[in-house]
Amino acid sequence: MTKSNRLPCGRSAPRENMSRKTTLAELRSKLRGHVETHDLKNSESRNKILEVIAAEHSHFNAQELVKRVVAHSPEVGAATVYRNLPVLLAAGVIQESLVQESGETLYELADEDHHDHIVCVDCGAIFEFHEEVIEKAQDKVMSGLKFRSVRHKHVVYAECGYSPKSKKGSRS
Amino acid sequence: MTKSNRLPCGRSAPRENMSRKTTLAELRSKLRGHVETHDLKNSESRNKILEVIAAEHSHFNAQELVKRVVAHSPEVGAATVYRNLPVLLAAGVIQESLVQESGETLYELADEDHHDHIVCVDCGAIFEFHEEVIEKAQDKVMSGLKFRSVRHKHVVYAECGYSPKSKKGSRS
DNA sequence: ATGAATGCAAAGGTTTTGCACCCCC
DNA sequence: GGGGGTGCAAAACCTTTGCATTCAT
Repeated sequence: MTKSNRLPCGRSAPRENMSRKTTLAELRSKLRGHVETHDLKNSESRNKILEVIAAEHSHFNAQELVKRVVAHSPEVGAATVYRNLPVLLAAGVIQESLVQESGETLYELADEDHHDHIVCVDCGAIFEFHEEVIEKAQDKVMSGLKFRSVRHKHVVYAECGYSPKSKKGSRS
Repeated sequence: MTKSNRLPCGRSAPRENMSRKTTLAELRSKLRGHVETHDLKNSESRNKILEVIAAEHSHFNAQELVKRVVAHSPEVGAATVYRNLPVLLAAGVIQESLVQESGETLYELADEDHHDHIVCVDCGAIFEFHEEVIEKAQDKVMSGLKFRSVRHKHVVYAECGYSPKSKKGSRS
């Protein structure tokens, strides 16, 4: 669960994370802007949550965030975290990363540059990729069908092939 | 919710559903084969569920299926439906279609030909598409990163632009 | 007969909500 | 001081499970 260059499967990241991770200062600024323009208030708990998120360099789900927030600031309740997720999304502090096949939503620090994801079926590690050819082809398909593409989620489930463990006939 | 050529937004399908929908007879056959080879039994309830699924020409989630099954055969319990979902998946009767951003899993009749999905952000209708250029580019990216692609989910959220209703600033 | 399958209801796990209180602007 | 924000606990929701019973082979 901790983040280094070495992934759970023993493999290092396929390439440097493509997206530069936003700094705490930038996140604070984003949140402040949103708060100011939406008649919200600058609350202690929300800032605590922001700090925890800023320290997060990976993809996380709501429960994990709750756990980390509580570990960081025990006085903050789970409900507060849940109530703030939509705010932080709207503020552009975080964004939905992907929805797992199990149905759980993963979030990540909001980034400017779009990327898609690879989920390792061996070890669960999540990688990022971006391929302009795909993006272009997709837009072409959409406009051909008279749709206006708003956003997309492209997730590839793949064997990283590095994991000696959990090799349970993953040929689905 | 009923299926015609006309979609909720008032627009007709962008093209015929690309994948031929399996017939009830074929589904029965698939199920029978699975049952026989797995020491399962040919149960009444499971067949009822199969009938409901066969009548389904769209994407559905577990709860909807439960509702339809109960409407069709009130004596069948929700637990039975849930317990049979994995069986029907394993039998190749249904397959996971996509996971909504809300986290709910949608299923569809299993098909041979792969396709991806477009979700209309205006009306929620789900369309299918397939673009070989994308598939090829994706495989190339994966092999370049030393992954072996197992499966993927590519969902494009797009404005169909036909819906006069629910036009709530969908410029995310 | 024997184990799969079921219905019902209870339990589980996660997210949401009601409510009284607190705190920011 | 007024409304946003919060903590706590209850409620909601969907899915899973326990158990006694029924059913298929």
